Amino acid sequence: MKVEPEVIINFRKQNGGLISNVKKLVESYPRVPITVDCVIFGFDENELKVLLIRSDMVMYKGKWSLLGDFAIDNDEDLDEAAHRILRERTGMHNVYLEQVKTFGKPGRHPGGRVLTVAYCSLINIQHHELKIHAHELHWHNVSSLKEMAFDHKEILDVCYKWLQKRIQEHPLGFNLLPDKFSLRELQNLYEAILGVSLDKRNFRKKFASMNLLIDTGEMERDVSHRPGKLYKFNFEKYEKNKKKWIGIDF
Amino acid sequence: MKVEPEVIINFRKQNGGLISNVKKLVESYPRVPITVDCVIFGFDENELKVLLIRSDMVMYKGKWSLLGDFAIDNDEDLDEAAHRILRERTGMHNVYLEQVKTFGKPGRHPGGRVLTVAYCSLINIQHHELKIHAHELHWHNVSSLKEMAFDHKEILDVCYKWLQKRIQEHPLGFNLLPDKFSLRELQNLYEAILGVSLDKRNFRKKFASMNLLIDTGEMERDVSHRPGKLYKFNFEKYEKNKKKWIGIDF
DNA sequence: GCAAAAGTGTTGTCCTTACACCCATGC
DNA sequence: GCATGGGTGTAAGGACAACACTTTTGC
Repeated sequence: MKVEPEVIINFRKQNGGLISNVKKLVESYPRVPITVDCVIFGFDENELKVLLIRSDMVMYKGKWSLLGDFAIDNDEDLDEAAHRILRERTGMHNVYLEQVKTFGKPGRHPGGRVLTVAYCSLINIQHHELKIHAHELHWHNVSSLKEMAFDHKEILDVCYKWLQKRIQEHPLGFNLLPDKFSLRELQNLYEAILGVSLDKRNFRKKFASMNLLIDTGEMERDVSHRPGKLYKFNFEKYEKNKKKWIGIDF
Repeated sequence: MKVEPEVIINFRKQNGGLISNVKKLVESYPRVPITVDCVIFGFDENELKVLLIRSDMVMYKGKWSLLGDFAIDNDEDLDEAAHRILRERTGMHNVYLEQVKTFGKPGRHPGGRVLTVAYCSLINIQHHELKIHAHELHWHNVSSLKEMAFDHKEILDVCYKWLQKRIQEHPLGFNLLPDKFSLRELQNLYEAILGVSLDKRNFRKKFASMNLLIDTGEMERDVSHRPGKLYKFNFEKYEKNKKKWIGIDF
């Protein structure tokens, strides 16, 4: 059985067992450094990509690393910290972002105990030319990644599984595509993320029945075959019916 | 654009831009107190329950609070911390436990910034007579909870939604039931958690087709009506086929 | 014998799957 | 004209939803 620290027992004495000086109590707590790591997925050339840098730690020299930073500001929400990292690294605002999991194994950081909250972000590569090339920032193929710095491979694996599941429950894939896209591109995206091949007619039927695609009236250009129609995603309609959303099964 | 703290810039100078003294680097990080809160669900009298105590903070006097504690030990994994809290509060080992979400809004704790990792646990009330009654530890009806201490109501709501979703993807409900249970009890559980009423025949058909129930050959006793068969859950078979598991739809 | 819950099948509807050919464009 | 991917419909099978009566036990 755990024994309460003396400092807490003392607090209790003040108020019939109740704690009144809550600031002092919190000050007595042990503290841990917190980082937020962003797993930023993109889609290009029919491949799922993730945004990485070279680790700037000597012990992980040459290894790839997720984009992370310390949740420094005392008044910064975790979600805000994740958004800040995205802004600093990609210049993008208003991107899709979701908390996935917190990693806290004692030995996961060689410098001592560090807690890391992993966030997943889905962004459209075309919207953002990488302007900052420090630390070899680049889009890396997800499937060909082996070793990474820290436990970042584990974090990436968890986030990738999360994405596979999430994309079947909600049509998040649109966040990875350009504003206007063909049905072939959409299908390539699903096939790449889920690692399966899908029937073209059934795929089209499914998305047609969802009524979430708006025909732009435009066609693909500069393709060496019959051009396909370009669609937009009906974000408005999706947001309205979000609650009722059940899933996308393939 | 964020400017790197001077201390980190200095680290870089040592090694051609790379950081070598990683311990010193981590020591330079700002730190935050971490707690783990357990949302411990149980099922009794056809109601979903959650294990709560009275808050021991003066400012939340009379309010209910989740079971939580600080992740104190430097060498303690988050999962271990959650298990420890469960042991200390309920005496149970080997219970179902899963990390759900981390809460980090700056104003969520009146004593200053505290990060809380929420865990969900599903336990069988019958297996555990509450022996510790300090702080009015008791099973509280989930549906009738209004106000709670801190942001614990929000945490509970998130965990409840998580449970509703999770129980439709995996047959976790068995963790809430006694070893031997009737089909009626199982259906009551699903109806209580999902807040719907289900067709008896279709429900039985579904579970029959899953082949996860073992007929114990025993019957209910002391019921004032025709007794039902008692079943056990086939944990072994479930674990074996876990990967293939898709879901339970109602 | 009556109250209370156990137990049991069938049918229609809908969704999912499997599958093959013609069309429009660039070269 | 040929290579490339765009675009389309149908039929069979499986899952889900709706629905009512008989059985067993305690009292």
